[in-house]
Amino acid sequence: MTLSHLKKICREKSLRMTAQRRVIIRVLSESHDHPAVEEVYQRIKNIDPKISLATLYRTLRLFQEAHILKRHEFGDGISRYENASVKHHHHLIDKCTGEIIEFHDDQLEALQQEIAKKLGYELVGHRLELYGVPFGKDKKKK
Amino acid sequence: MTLSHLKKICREKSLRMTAQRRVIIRVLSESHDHPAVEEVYQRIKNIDPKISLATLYRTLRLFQEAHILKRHEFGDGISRYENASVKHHHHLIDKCTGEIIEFHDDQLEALQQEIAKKLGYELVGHRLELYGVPFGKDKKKK
DNA sequence: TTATGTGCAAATACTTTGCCTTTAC
DNA sequence: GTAAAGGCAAAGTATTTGCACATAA
Repeated sequence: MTLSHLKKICREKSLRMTAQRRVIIRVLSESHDHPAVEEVYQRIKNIDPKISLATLYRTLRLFQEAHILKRHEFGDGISRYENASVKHHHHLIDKCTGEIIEFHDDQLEALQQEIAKKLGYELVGHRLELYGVPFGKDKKKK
Repeated sequence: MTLSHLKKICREKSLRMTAQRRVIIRVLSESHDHPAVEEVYQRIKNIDPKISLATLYRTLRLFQEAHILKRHEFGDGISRYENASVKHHHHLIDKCTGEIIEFHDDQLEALQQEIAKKLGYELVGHRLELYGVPFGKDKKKK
């Protein structure tokens, strides 16, 4: 998820390299967290306050369709975005702080494949989220 | 998820047993699929056409808070509801037909516990969805 | 030049809320 | 009788869209 990704997408789909798209890709590439639309919007406005929310939505959708951006929805119902070029992983959400921890586990991936196969399906996607509390803290949710 | 669940909740939280709540719990208990709000609404209206959508939403929320109903969001962005009293399981969504297959796997559950523990967390919840296509069919999503 | 992209405001889809009326207990 | 629950319509959210203007190629 860099400027060159954008150039590639524009070439492939004959889209235009606009100032707005450049700003948005820059903000996303510098975001190593999982920002919600509103957060991305704020970061964008710091660079160019004239970009509209509609353009942001259109661009986020564009990037999702180009598979350079992933959308998540963790429990709270709001969409969060993440650079899709990072290695495949899942998320553990800390119910105390809201912190999002990324993890990957080969055994888990293999097991999922196996389960799907057993059910007669070929896996084309999957989503896993764990919700936890740090050891020793109250185990009540929220 | 039966009438007696409702009675129990009402006793515990000093809520009232209304005709609307009885109809809603009846519909939900007879629904062994994963209906969206709109679908539940239609089923309810077949029994009592005067129940309002607002009441349905309020009641669904009530039941979720009482942990007798679970809300899911599978990829398509719409909320679907499921009786929470059935045995713990996950879902495999058939991308060709939209069909939802339920499954459970002890090894998977154990592995998730283990992963959380390794990260320093006690697991308080988790969500897993697999998206697949039947063997031999086109593997393109949607 | 001209089709594509943008900004704005309005529209949409889903869900919640305010307020007045009805009802369970 | 009284507080909780319901119905209705209005208000919220989050996101998309129509349209006139701006702009990249």
